[in-house]
Amino acid sequence: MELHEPELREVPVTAVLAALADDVRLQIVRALAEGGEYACGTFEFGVSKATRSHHLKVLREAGLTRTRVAGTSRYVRLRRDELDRLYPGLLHAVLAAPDRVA
Amino acid sequence: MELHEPELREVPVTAVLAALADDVRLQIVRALAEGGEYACGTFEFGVSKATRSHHLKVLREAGLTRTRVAGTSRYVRLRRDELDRLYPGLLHAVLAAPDRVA
DNA sequence: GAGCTTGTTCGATGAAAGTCGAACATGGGT
DNA sequence: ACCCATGTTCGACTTTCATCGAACAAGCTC
Repeated sequence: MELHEPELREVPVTAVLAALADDVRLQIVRALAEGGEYACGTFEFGVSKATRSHHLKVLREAGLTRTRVAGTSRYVRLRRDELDRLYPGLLHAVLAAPDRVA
Repeated sequence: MELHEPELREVPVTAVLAALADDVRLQIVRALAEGGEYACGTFEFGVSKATRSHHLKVLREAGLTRTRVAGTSRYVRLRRDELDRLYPGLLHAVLAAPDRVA
């Protein structure tokens, strides 16, 4: 299984922003920001596992997360250091943003 | 002419991010970040004026810009102070991000 | 007022994105 | 070996979005 995890420098800013511009993915990122690694199944945000898998792929290919394979599970974590280095302030600003339900 | 300019607090973060997650709009924001006010017609980024008008509307309704009407022209400016207050670091991070063409 | 300029709005169109169920792949566990 | 659990991939469907030309609105200038 090839896990495509791009260099952050090769990802257009707009792709990073687009990855964050979705409710489900933002919830995932918020959860990831809390701690270390989470199994994919951890994220139950009212979507099917197909959809969840899709969102995790988007995050991964936008350079936001890294995935470690262990058995049948995959463990996901935020690439926070790299993100902070390349986009200082961005992650903090997004995470600190108030939760708006609409 | 009613110009819909929402309170920044009422705009979901995802809407702000989505507004920034487009090449044309990001170019507009970068241009606006340079100086003060610009007439809409200033922005020639290879799109028709209908499309330009659309993007400016998206930015305005995401709370990113303010528009002043003067005759047949409209002058647009970034709501930088408000943005920095509500999302400290976000604008800087986005503007400082390297221009990636591919 | 006629004409020009500036900008918005109205369809229409084509592409991208979110969502799902079902099928598939893979690796335990018993 | 068989089953189960975890995820991914594959269509298919729907919604959203970027884009355009054309029509419209409003104001300036002569």
